Amino acid sequence: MTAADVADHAGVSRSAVSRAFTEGAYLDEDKRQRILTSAMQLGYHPNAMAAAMTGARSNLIAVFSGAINSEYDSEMLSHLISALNVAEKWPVLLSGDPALPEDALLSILRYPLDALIVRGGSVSPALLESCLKLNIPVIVSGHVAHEAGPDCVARRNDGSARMATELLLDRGRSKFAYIGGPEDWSSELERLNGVRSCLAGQSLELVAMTHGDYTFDGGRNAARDLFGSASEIDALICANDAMALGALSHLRHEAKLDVPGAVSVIGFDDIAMASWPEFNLTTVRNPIGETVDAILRLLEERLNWPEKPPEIVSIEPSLQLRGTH
Amino acid sequence: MTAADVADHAGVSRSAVSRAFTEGAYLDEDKRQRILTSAMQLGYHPNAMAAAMTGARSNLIAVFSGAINSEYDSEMLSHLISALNVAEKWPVLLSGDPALPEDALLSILRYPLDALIVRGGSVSPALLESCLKLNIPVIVSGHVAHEAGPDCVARRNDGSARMATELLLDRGRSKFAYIGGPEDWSSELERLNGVRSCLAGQSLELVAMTHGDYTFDGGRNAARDLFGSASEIDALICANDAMALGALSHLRHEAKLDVPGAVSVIGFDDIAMASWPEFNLTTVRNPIGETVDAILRLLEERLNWPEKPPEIVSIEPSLQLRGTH
DNA sequence: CCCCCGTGTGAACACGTGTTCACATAGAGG
DNA sequence: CCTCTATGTGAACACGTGTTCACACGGGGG
Repeated sequence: MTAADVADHAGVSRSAVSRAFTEGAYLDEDKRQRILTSAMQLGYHPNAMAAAMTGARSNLIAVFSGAINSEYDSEMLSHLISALNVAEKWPVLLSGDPALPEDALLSILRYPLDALIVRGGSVSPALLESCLKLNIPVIVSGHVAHEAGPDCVARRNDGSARMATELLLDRGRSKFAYIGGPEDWSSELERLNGVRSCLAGQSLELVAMTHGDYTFDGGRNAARDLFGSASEIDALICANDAMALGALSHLRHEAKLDVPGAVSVIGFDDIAMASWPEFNLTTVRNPIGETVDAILRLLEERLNWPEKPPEIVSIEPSLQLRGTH
Repeated sequence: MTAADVADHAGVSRSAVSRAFTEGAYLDEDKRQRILTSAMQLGYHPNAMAAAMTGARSNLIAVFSGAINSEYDSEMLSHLISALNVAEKWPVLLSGDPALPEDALLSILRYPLDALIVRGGSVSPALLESCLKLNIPVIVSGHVAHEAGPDCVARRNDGSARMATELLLDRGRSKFAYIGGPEDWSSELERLNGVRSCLAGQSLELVAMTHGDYTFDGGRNAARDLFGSASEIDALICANDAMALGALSHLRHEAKLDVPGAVSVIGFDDIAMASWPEFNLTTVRNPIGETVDAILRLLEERLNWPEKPPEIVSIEPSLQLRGTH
């Protein structure tokens, strides 16, 4: 079903059909109505890809979501998809599944993408370089890429960490332990530095730390390790809520420790489950709505003004006080 | 960066460049290598959309995911995306956000889609009809469309329900209550019928029932209603795990009822949280891996054999016995 | 020598669109 | 009447591919 078919059906030229779907084009109003009616009857939709070939935007946005195993990521992703759809942009999803060969992902560049949205710090350098070469705008979320180039949206990781640490210091805690994420992520480093510098202000140091994988089970296992060896801990900071919930589960059900009586626990993100009464987790909120709004604003601005200097948006965290601190 | 640029750079014709990327085309091996080297240097990728215009597959698959608010849906979605990516298919996501105007979604039909995967029973009839008109294959997951047409993958809802009911009957329960999902979904009807027919076999009836929205909070509120009025209930069946967890939370923390001592609770799906020690929920497993595998098999078969008669794949549920029955 | 076939190659085409270009029509102003 | 402008209109083009078509070359069999 092409514009030519509609033209035949409505008894006009193919150009007229194209103009009927183009806002602001010279076309007799009666004729336009007749064409739109014919198009409706025939179920005709202009082919977006044929249009994109002549230079129009494709409205396809690649979204590289990293591993979606974490609850926060999937909440975020779902909001991002909705927001893109509302703006009539169409997200093409690339999973961060490590089983995927690198060059499979590169083949997404065969499509006329308007932009690439990268979630998390795990951007493949090859993919990023290829995008740069092809002049595809890149927007990074959850990580500040210090190399010149992409627009970024990220919470203040060091500020968040300082907030959490200060809360527990004020509460009178002094034996701090930390469960981090994968070591090589830049966000991880920032958060750890935030905790350490804040403790250093009180002449304190971490008494124990380890790394998890951002999952519930990972947090529980990490807590087992930490509290098995160094049981004097009275404050536990976890790099995300899922691990904090896992740690909480270990402390209450396996180690039989009183939280928050004997140990304070705090996480990051404020996922839905943190507010469930079973957990009631104190956490540092990482607002999804603001983040998604910022991504869409940056996207729109970048598309309309390609030469705009790169912008870095900082998302302000806030404490969500509940029952574990 | 086009095939013509690569042709100039490598000193060959544009046809040769196209052939270099086409498996099984007549081309001198030396020449092919020279072309591929040039392409690599210039960062050239064949334009998938220009190819699709001449009749090749686009490898774009629209995925209509319904509301992604439920944990099961997001686990499922993440697996589906990975599987599609591994097969070098690119999912274009459409959110089921009710704020989205219907015709916005219709405009996805402007793209050359290979197929449409619909999750859940909430297919817009207009969208479905348009796909049919455009000859785009549709695969429905989690719901059997009884109108002739799409391939379907669905668990046996009635069988699942019977399994759950029988388990609690064997346990000696007789005062059954049920928390369902939105009333107008076909899967909901099947499950409810399964419960009722199984109870009828023992000359029993539901003593209470209500509807939730498939969320934790919805389940908790529903349980408040049910147990506020009819406290003789000793068996609670919830249409999905999220609601079962919410109900469990109410029973243990608010109503102070002993589960499973005084009341048995069972859910459907077996989401990750069901196995967390805080809940340890007995549930009917709805295997995600098998479902995704079936979707991909149906997709591949449908693409290679468009005239194949529609197929309906039933996913066999299984009991996951834990600590709430 | 002639014919045939397998291999290689470039020119040309089709795909479906949005836009530009040249041209037509008509009404207004001198 | 002539000129100029505003409004419509269809033909033609460009976009970047994969494939078909016609043709060229060379070697083996009769």
